[in-house]
Amino acid sequence: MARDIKNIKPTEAELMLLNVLWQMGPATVRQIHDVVSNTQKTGYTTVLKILQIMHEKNLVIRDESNRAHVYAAANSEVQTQSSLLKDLVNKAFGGSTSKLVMRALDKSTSQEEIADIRQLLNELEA
Amino acid sequence: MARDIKNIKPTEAELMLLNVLWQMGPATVRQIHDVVSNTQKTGYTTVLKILQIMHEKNLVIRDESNRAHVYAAANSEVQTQSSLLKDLVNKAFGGSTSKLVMRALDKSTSQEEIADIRQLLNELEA
DNA sequence: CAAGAGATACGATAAAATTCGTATTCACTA
DNA sequence: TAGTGAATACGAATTTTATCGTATCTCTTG
Repeated sequence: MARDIKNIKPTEAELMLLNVLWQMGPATVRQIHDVVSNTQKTGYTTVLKILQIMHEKNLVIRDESNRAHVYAAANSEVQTQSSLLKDLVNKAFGGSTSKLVMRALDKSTSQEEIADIRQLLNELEA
Repeated sequence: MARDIKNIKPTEAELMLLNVLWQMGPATVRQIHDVVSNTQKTGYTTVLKILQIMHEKNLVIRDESNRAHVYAAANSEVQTQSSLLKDLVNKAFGGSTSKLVMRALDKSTSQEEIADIRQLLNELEA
């Protein structure tokens, strides 16, 4: 099996770039780097290299028809979030999603958030 | 700052060993390896080495008073779960815990789990 | 069409994670 | 007390991540 086509867990650096892509939509290395360099001191070729590796892993797709390749996330933010959560549930919560949820909620949860979650629970029951 | 005393994120292999320690309580390398080797093909010295590294990182403490050192998790399972969740919330959910919770809940959530979570929400509000 | 700006490709480096073999140490027993 | 079994320590090899310098390629424009 080794490295299957999909469902590869992105690393931290990769996830950072995916966040940019989800926010901006398809973008060139230059555009991505411009955004990233606001908060990170990462070099241009570093961003390029990581995107190339992500392309090999099928974490991103790219359009090579123009001089500057245009990258886009291969999977949606929602898909990736679900996949990361599933992974964490299995590795740290014995496979129990409700344990994870209950651990995530604490005193800092606002009334508004509680209301939102209640709403979702109602919908799930229906 | 570099490597502070606490709050170091365990790697996958480390988390696996921590799970064993939380389940068994303090244990020797031999005991830990016996459990791990039920599901993994990991060698004895591999487990030993990882525990030694975890000791350097303060992820475990150890009692060296006997020939076979006795290892124990430095942080509780709950603390570690919270820390891992916080990390994931920041890296993949823009810091929003409620987004994470709502993503975690889906159609597969049982009535019982929903009830448990409702109960917790009620307590949080009080 | 030649030159320069700007893009990708390639390869090297370093740190972290994982794995394990071998050396060494220690305690018990025959 | 010498030897054996079991434990730790040490260090090497491999893979993955992350980072970047340099080489190369390719438009565009003067």
